[in-house]
Amino acid sequence: MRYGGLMTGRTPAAAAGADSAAPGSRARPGARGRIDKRQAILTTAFVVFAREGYAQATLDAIAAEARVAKHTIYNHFGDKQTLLRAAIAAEADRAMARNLAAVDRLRDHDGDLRAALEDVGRQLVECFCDERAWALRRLLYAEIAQFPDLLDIVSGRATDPVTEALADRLARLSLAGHLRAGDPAAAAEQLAALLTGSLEARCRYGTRVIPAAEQHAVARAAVDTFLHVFGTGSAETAAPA
Amino acid sequence: MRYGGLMTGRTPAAAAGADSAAPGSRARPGARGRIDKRQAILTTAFVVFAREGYAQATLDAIAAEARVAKHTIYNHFGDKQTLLRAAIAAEADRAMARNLAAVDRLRDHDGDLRAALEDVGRQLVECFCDERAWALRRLLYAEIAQFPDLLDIVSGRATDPVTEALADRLARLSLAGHLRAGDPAAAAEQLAALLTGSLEARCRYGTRVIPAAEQHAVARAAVDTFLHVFGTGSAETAAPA
DNA sequence: ATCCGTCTGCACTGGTTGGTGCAGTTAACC
DNA sequence: GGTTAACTGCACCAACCAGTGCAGACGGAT
Repeated sequence: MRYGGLMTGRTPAAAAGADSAAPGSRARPGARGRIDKRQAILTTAFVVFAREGYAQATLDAIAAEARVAKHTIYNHFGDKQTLLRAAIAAEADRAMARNLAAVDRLRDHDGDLRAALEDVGRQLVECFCDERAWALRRLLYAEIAQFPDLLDIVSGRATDPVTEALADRLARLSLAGHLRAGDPAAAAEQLAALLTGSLEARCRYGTRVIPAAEQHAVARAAVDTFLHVFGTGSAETAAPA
Repeated sequence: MRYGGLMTGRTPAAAAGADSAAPGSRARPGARGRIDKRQAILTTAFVVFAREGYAQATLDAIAAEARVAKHTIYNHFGDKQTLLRAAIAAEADRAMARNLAAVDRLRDHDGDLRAALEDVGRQLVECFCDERAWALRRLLYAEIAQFPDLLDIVSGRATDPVTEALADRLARLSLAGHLRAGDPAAAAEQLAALLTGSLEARCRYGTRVIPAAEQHAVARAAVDTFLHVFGTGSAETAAPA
């Protein structure tokens, strides 16, 4: 039922709308306009929805910004609500994939656990602070009351897949003796909470951009605290702050 | 510049609109209708804005639900935007006061530090999970892009006053030897992050209500981790989970 | 050459809504 | 009793917008 399945690996094409070329003058000549248009509509719709809000955003504006006739939008999605759901699903897929890829870097753990955790922490922090991620979160918070089914579209499961994947990796590390034994789900939740909680407080609803140095400091502090509690005392537990 | 200053300690009166009484039949006979109406408009406006979203919410609906003529709203606030700002400011004052009161319970700390921290943690969790608090957060996330000045209305300062107050209390505890010495601001941030981060993940954008037992578990886990890192090892550090 | 699906530009409508104007009512206050 | 200020009910306007209809253009497939 997910819409993201239709996202083939095409280039987003008319994202920023720089070229004023007529339709059909793409670099890829063999491509029919269909997928291109659909992608352009989806990305543009997400941008406009996030910028103006669902109710304020007009289909005329989306059509103009995507360099597409309003009718084309109705041909593809038929409905403003359907367009919103599809745009959010596509963006959520992007964000989810990036987060899972970050967590997956714990798989090739070659010795220095603290360094590996800090690396993953920095990656996750970067995902969290991404402008598009904030736009997605704002949009979800805004419209979740109107469209409760957005929850299923964006994650589906009851538990956050990212935290779950993190718990998987922590479980392997525990089994290998690199972390204290215990509930890996609880450990993953606390590590994630340390990261996202601090960032949420510092980002001020996404209006403030956090410099890279501060992002790294947050990740390091989170990993410090995490290893204090869940680490085995083998040479990586330094004093906090 | 805050609007909350006008909030005298009146009863919200027509919040849920149960009585169908004619105007003027209040219990307090000496009161002019002015403050009553203003309060009713503010609370109702917040409820409707949170339920429908700013753009979707109509002034006719707010007027009807507050049992007030639409003209009265314009008399008081003159503008839909001004009404939104005033309603959010009033609700933010409420929430902030509750949070600060919770943190202030650390002031009369009589011996059992873990119990005191867990008490405060439970209070803060309860504040965070409150339905109105979620409504306020959703509304802020939704409209912060349209009205960036809502940030100043809701907190004003650069750092969150609640975390700052918590840092104050933790500093006193450190000075008294009950906590490890270190940056109290960092400690407060991590404790707050452990609480809010976990809750944010579990609440699913405010659509899920967390039972009291689960709330207490979150608070206990957060305090456990916190004391592992920042506590002096005097008899209160148990193994996590 | 022909067919057919996609895309385009434009005009149109039906409904909604922020905001205003006005006449009339109530109630506190002097 | 008279003044004044808040409140009410209703009608009204102008703007905005989702969604539709239509006629025509482009381009690939056969």
